[in-house]
Amino acid sequence: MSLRHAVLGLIVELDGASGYDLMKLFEISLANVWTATQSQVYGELAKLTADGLIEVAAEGPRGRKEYRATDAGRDELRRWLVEEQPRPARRDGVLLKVFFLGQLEPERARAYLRDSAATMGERRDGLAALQQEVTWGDDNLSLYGRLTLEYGRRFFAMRKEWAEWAEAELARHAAPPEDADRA
Amino acid sequence: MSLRHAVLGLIVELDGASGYDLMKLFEISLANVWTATQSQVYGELAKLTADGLIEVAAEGPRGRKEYRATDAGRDELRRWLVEEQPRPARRDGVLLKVFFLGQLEPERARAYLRDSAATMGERRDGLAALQQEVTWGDDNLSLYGRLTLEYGRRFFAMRKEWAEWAEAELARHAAPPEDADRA
DNA sequence: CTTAGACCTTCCAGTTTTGACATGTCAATC
DNA sequence: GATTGACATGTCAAAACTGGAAGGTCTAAG
Repeated sequence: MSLRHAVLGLIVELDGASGYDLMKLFEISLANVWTATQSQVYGELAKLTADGLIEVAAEGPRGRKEYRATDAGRDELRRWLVEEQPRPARRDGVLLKVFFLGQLEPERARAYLRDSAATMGERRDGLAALQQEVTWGDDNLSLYGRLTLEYGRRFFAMRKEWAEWAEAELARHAAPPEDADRA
Repeated sequence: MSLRHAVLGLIVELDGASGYDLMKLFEISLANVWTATQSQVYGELAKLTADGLIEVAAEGPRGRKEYRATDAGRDELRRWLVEEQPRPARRDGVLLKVFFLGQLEPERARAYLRDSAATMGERRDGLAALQQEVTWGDDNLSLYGRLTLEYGRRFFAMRKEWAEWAEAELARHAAPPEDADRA
């Protein structure tokens, strides 16, 4: 149950936020780490409230509800951080395709990897640019947000390099018999 | 719907396999790419059969059913490879924790990253050892399986290095005022 | 002969995720 | 005064995923 802790964690760090606020955070700062839809966020807020981990601290203009973490909520976040060990999710649609690329003509397969390398390069550059632009504060969210952003940059860089390597590997196999016994 | 294409893809490549065979493949060769439980695999086989993408080609000893792809199935796999563009799944429990590590004492946070780095190092070494051990054939599954295995190795290596870097960053912030103006 | 272990499938109950649809308020602009 | 757009919440059905339980068959070793 990670969505629950993502929501809870944001509320604890922000010390008060509405579902709408959280949605924006999911879209922006948590985008590379955990995604969530509206229905998930609002649903989870209701559950967290029912379980006494958060509470409605104030109500604002448009039916806005500002949630704040209870002591039980802060304890639970801490417990999750310390005790629970996440199993790394091993699911990757891009890689799944690579696995079956042998079903295409070699030239198409290599084109796919070249495309992939280009896309990853762009993403890496995008994050690198972001790193330059953003002025970081001294708060926790800034510090740890910076760490995850750097992770994203490294991830895309790794991926780009791998795609280039893989493309070269395919090239080697596609036309190998050229210099096998050329003295 | 990627599970569907993972199952379909394996059946196409193997040119005939039972649910049991597929399960083993998911556990071994597809482990770093896509995971699936028994109920998912058998369920998907039923659906694929109903949709005419695969068919029971033979029945074996223990109620074993050997599935084979139909022409429609092969077309669908190809269509998926060429047309559909996967959206990279952005969900990572380990990173999610890092995002909230500011809730712990700095020393605990650093310990978490050190642990993480160690775990990633072990995994990387595990895959590296596997690369040495395995004797690769000349078939497609071998070639492309080799590519994804190398991806896994690079992924864990990147992750280890990042965790070490992040730990150092935290250390810098934990005790920064030591040599600011030490001539 | 018997028994352990690999082989093999089916079903299910509960949870999570997805992707809408529905509803309404407030602030600023035209 | 009307319209647009950001703000804000809520509900739902369908799909996907989890984690088993249950039941049965063949083979080889002891």
